[in-house]
Amino acid sequence: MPAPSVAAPPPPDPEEAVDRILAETLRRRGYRLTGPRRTVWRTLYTADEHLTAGQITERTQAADPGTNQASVYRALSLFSELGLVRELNLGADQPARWETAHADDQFHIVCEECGRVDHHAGRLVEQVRSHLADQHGFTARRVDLHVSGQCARCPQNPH
Amino acid sequence: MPAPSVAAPPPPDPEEAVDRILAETLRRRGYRLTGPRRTVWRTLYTADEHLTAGQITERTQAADPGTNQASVYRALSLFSELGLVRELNLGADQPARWETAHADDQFHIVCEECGRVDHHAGRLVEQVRSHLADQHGFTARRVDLHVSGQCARCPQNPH
DNA sequence: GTGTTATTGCGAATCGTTCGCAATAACGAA
DNA sequence: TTCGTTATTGCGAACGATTCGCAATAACAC
Repeated sequence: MPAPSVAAPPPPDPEEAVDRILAETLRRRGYRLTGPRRTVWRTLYTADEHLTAGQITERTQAADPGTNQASVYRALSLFSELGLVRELNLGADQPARWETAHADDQFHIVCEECGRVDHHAGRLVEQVRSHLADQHGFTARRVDLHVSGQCARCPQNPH
Repeated sequence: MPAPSVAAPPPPDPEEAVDRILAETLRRRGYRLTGPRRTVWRTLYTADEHLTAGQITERTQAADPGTNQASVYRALSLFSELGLVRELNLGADQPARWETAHADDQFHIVCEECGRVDHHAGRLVEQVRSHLADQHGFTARRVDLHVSGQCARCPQNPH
C-alpha cells in the first residue's frame, strides 16, 4: 500500500469538528481550551433540549467526574459572553436554561400542560427590531419573546 | 342643621377607590382584606416604576412599620394569582419586578446604558397570539416580549 | 361580641448562583 | 521538550432572593 504522494487529509472526526468551534473562539479571544470547558460544550452541543445549569452539571460530571459545579457556571458565563450559548429565562419560578446560540430570530413556546418547549422561527423578532430602530431610535441588542399557554395536543385546549 | 332627608352619598375618597378594587377582588374569591395586603397594594399602585420585591418591602415598611418581608412576598404572589399584578423578569441577573396588571399587549424595553424601562404598546403581541392560534393550535395564555439594547438618548447608540 | 380559621410575623431553610483562595494545568517561549 | 507565567480549576463558604413551619394574631360570619 503506497503512501499517497500528497499530504493525506486527516479523516473527518465529527467530535473534533464540534470542538474546533469552541477552540477557535476561545483562542481568538485569548482564553484557554480546558477540559471542563470542552466537556460543558459537548454537553450543550449534544443536548436534546434546553438544560438547566444543574442538568448540565450532572451530564458534565457523568462524562468527566470531578468537574466542579462552579466551573460549569464559569464556562456557561464565558460562552455566553463569547456568543456561543444563550441563557433563557422561561419562567419566574424555574431556573435559567441554556442552549447553543442560534439566530435569535426565534422564540420559545412553552406548554404549561406538558412542559414541552418549542423553538419557533418567524419574522416577528426582526419586525420588532426594525420598528424600534426606525420609529424610536432604539437599538435592540437582544429580543426575548416567550409565550406560554396550551399546545394543540394538550387536553385542556379548547378547540 | 337638619339631617338630609335622603342618605348623603359619602364624599369621593380617591384613596378608598384604589382600595375598593383590591377589596372586591379579594372578597369575591374568599380572601381577607388585611393591613399588609392593603399597604402592598397601595405601594404598587402609586409606584412610578417597576419595583423589585425588596423595594416594595422597603416602601411598604415605610408606610406601615412592622410589615414582614414574607408577607410582602405572599401578597405579591396572591395578587398575581388574582390577576391584579404581573411579575416581570427583565434580565437573568436582576431580581423579579412587579407592576399592576395591564393588558399584556404591551412589552418592555430596557436600555442597558441608562437602565430606563419603557412600556411599549403595539399590535405585535396580538399578532403573535393569533398566528399561534390559527397556524399551530396553540392557545397563548401569556406573551412576554422583552427587548434590551440602547435607547435613543444614550451616547453609545450608533446613529 | 364571639368563634373560626385565614393570615401574620418571625426565624430558619432552601435554591440557584457567585466568591476567595491555594493548587493545577495550558500555552508561549527558550 | 522542558520551563515559567498566569489563566483556570476545585473546594467550600458566602450570597441574595424567595419560601417554609409554626405559634400568635386579627378578619369576617354569625
